[in-house]
Amino acid sequence: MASRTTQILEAAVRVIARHGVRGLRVEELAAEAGVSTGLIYYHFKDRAGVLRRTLQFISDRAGHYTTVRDPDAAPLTPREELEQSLLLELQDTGEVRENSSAWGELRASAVFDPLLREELASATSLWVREVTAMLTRVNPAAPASAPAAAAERLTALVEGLSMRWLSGGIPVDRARTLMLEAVEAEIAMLQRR
Amino acid sequence: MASRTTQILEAAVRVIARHGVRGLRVEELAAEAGVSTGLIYYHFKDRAGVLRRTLQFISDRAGHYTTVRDPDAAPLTPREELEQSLLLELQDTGEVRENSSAWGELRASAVFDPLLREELASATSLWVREVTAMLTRVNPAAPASAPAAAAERLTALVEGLSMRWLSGGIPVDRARTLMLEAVEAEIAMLQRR
DNA sequence: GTCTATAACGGGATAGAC
DNA sequence: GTCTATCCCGTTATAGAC
Repeated sequence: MASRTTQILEAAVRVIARHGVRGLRVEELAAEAGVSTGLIYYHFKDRAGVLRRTLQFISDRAGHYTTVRDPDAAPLTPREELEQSLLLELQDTGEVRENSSAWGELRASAVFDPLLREELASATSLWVREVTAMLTRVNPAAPASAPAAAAERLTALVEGLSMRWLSGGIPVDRARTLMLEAVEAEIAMLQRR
Repeated sequence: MASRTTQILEAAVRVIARHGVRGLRVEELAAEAGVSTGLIYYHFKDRAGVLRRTLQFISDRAGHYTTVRDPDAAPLTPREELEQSLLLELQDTGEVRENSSAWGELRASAVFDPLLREELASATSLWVREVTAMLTRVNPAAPASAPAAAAERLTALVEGLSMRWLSGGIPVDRARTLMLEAVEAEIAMLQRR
């Protein structure tokens, strides 16, 4: 059972996903969480405290980067696993959209808030390491530094495409197509070495 | 001699680069530009107008910090031209950093602000078309749709890497290296078709 | 710990003089 | 075109009851 603060933080993620960091109103957050504004201040001191804790919460939760899979399903090839993992962030479902929007806000906020950077950097580097491992499984023969660089590019591309999608620049299907082709290009490059 | 509105727009880019779109206060903008708040409203109608025009200003200007080149040097190959153009946004100089920060902020804001989307979409599509043209020059034989997709990926990657750089995730040199390798991968892919 | 009621404030926007 | 002064609203934040 979620604690009171967790309940509020989860509500905060939803509100941020809807209106952004700048659009978070304490009163709306209270309504979303089903509590009073007074309670928000009781638990978080002030609005900045809510933001700080929420953005940490987002990067800690990093639900982003883990796939829960049915253990009985047919095993994925390394390449399928990689593709699936990257496409996870490019789906037009409520939950993914929420997560991606919030993550984008976190990244954007970190540009102006040194406190968030550390948190963000470690979450990102975890993600990059995971993708690096998948790429290594796709092509174990590639020189050591190549999969790491490819992973940095592919994850950065996910973020770039995600922003374009969320800001209405491209439909989500286009983003997915572009992503898959990028995987192809990167794997081809690993092969050629 | 810069016009009054240009002077204000330049100040707006600086303020946004420092504090983000979220942190832009009309009063601070006025101070930065050395004018009164009243004048801001006279020229831009409201705060949203400032943002809209600033976005246009940034995208117009981005084309312009084009490379100071030695006139005696050999002319650039199409590929070099492409590389230069993409690397333009990944330079740790005051002006570029300012532009990139502001651009990232506007992109992030557009997720929650439909008014900015239109503007952003047309600026982006212009950029994508330019990169597409360069890619076509690199490999005129490639099928028509391939350079366009590659251009979308490369520009999205610039944005993704730029965010990582600005949020302290990677140093600018790393971003540049990753970018160049991506160009290589994309060109190789065009070749293979 | 949690709520209701309200005080205090920030900042967007306007009016009117020059 | 530009400035000063000010209004006004939405929001943050606090006080005090339960």
